[in-house]
Amino acid sequence: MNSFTEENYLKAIYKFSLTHKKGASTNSIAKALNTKASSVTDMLKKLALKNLINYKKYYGVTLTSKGKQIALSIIRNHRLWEVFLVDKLNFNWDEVHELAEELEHIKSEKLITNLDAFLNFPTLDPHGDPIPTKNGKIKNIKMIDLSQFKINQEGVFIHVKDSSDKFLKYLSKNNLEIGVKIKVIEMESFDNSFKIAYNNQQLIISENVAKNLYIKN
Amino acid sequence: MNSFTEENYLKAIYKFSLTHKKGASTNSIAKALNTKASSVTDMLKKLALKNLINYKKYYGVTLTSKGKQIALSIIRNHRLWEVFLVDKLNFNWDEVHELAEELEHIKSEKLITNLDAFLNFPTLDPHGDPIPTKNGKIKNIKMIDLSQFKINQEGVFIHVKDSSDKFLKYLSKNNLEIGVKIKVIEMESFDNSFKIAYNNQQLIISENVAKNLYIKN
DNA sequence: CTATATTTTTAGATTAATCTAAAAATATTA
DNA sequence: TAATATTTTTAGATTAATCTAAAAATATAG
Ligand SMILES: [Mn+2]
Ligand SMILES: [Mn+2]
Ligand SMILES: [Mn+2]
Ligand SMILES: [Mn+2]
Repeated sequence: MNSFTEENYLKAIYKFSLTHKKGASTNSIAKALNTKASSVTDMLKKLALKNLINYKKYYGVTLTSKGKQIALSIIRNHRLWEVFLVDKLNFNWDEVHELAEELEHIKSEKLITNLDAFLNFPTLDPHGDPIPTKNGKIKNIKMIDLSQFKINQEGVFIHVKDSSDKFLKYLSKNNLEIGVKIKVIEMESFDNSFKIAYNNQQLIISENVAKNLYIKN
Repeated sequence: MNSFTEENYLKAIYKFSLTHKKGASTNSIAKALNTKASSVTDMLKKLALKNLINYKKYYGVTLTSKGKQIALSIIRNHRLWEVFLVDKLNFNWDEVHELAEELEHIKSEKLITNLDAFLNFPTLDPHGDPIPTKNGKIKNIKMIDLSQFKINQEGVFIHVKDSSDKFLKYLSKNNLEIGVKIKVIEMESFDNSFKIAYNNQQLIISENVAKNLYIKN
């Protein structure tokens, strides 16, 4: 069995692989896990020994298929628990991440299988992220971030990239929820800000915000 | 914050106090937690330093009120999770203990408050054990074990003492569930075994089994 | 009340995960 | 490509939880 710590390293390496071609660097992992590079090196040696990562000193690491499978199952747990907390226990979407970080490590096949059924086999978590299947299949949803939109273009908001509670609270405050139809009505080339319309309201958002809102493609 | 390990020690000391007048001995704790006496001594020093136990070298330990409060809150978590697993996720009562041992340590006030509400404020867990309130109040249910019954005496089975999965499976197999009305119809003074009747069946049980079945008083 | 048995504590190691500081390797840039 | 900057690894400590073996304290029995 792998420790919570090992599982968190695998998850971090997996997440890195989603946005980068090359393997994750020691420093990138250290940053993601809020630890020091030297600690990461130690752990990489250990994970390599367990055949969970491909590690060559001084070069980045990638997951082996065994490592990837573990990472995906932890992510599955995480997202199912987030659905549980929001749908059943009335949590807000900005309150669930830290708790799910703990719950995800509880290992019980039956627990997850039955939780999945209890939740009616959800495919997306509260932040629009796809939930991997039991066999580690994960749907690749086609989407682009709002900053790439042209004027008058519109689409459905389906995913939020930054899921820090600060950002999520900002979105909630402005009624920007998953499923809302958004239309770009103005663009400011000066600072790349956008004016958007949705429901019955309008809002000016910074480029940074736009880059974190993903729209169905 | 206290580690999982510390919390388990506090729980063990609390449980010991339920059946014994004197403080828990180093050895009794070691046995309960499946560890060595020397490890227990180390931990007792640490808990004493944190003012969670009353510890005097070579004599037993008792919980301080702070320690007791923590123990009760962990037990509350444990029992609420057991109710969740049985009532919502269709687990059997003999499958939940180990999982609850892990879930009980997840610290979130809101999680437990909302889980409690979601479960409709249960007062008993699947094994008939009372669930402490948020403020650490725990109902003392009046009950006696079946071995003290006389012939023809009857009562409702409300609590099982030994909650090992082996014993629980034995009870399930014989349809002995919490809430069943049991009547003693024969006693064998030779080995203190009992013949009992309940629902539409009869069963001969050993003294050991009788001592683990508690009946409402 | 002394000798023996039992229990508890201490001493000294070990393992996992972490850190700081220094050394080594790789990457950049002029 | 050589100097410099950056990244990564190593060396050596630290902290929590555990262990074995030995010493010390307490309990028990004749
Ligand atoms: Mn999350
Ligand atoms: Mn999420
Ligand atoms: Mn239990
Ligand atoms: Mn129980």
